Amino acid sequence: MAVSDAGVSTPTAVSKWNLEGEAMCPHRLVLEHVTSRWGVLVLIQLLERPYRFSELRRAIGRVSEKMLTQTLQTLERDGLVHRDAKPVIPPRVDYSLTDLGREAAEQVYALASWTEQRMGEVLKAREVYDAAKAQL
Amino acid sequence: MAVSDAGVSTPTAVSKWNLEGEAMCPHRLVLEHVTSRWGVLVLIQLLERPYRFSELRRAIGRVSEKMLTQTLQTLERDGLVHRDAKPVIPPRVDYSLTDLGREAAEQVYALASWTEQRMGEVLKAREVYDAAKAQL
DNA sequence: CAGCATCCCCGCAGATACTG
DNA sequence: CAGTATCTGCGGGGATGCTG
Repeated sequence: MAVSDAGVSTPTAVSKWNLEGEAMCPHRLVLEHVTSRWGVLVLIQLLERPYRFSELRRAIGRVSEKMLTQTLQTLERDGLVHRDAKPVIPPRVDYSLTDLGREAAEQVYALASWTEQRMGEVLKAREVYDAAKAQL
Repeated sequence: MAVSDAGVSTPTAVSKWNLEGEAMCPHRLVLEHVTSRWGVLVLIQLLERPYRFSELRRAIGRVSEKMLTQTLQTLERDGLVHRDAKPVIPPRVDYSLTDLGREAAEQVYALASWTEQRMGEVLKAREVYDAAKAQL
């Protein structure tokens, strides 16, 4: 199986991930938003259905509202998450994935599923690694 | 397109990403190793071919040797990267992907390619977002 | 060449308090 | 309820110097 199976022609198709000097290239930043600690969880959760703010907070678990807000704003700005604030009292804000966001979320979800499926092999590898280190 | 296309049955198939309280669940950690700043770059680079240490360092660009060493050790311990140290002088160490690592790398590469392909839409979304904010 | 050890900084994340 | 604003710490990560 070659790289081409991953979606694009060759490895070099991901051009200049490694910008010398200067600032990091923009793609890297988007990737980091998407794969960030809370970004991953938000995207996966929203894949199921739209969520309200504090509903999302409870669903994800241990996330401060500051970080959730920050994550949602970043993803919204990147056009991955849609924010729907209804002008009612008390306030009600629904978050959902955009089409773009759904594409990202599905990829992230695939990766997350992979880690879960292969966890056994990872744990085995760690035992081997740690055992080898220990007997030195 | 539904979630099932992503590889597993339902979104809830990714069980307990959000462990309440206690420590983070192990899958999360593996995912963070793989999607970490330098982990992403290392995996993508090794997808092309095996690399020597400082060759990899040059290829990736702006990475300190500390972080490269740390990243490689983490990925090696997780069984994603194979380290081949030849007992010669001067030392020569080759790094390559294991079968497990190649699976991960292809997923990461797909995600990286996606961000690059969709960068235009992300930039457009940002303009809209920033413009809307500015005129408040 | 391929690391390891140490020092040090500043930036992200958590905690807290307040608002529309 | 859904945020904003402000303070603070602590640890990730860079820089430097040293070894086999």
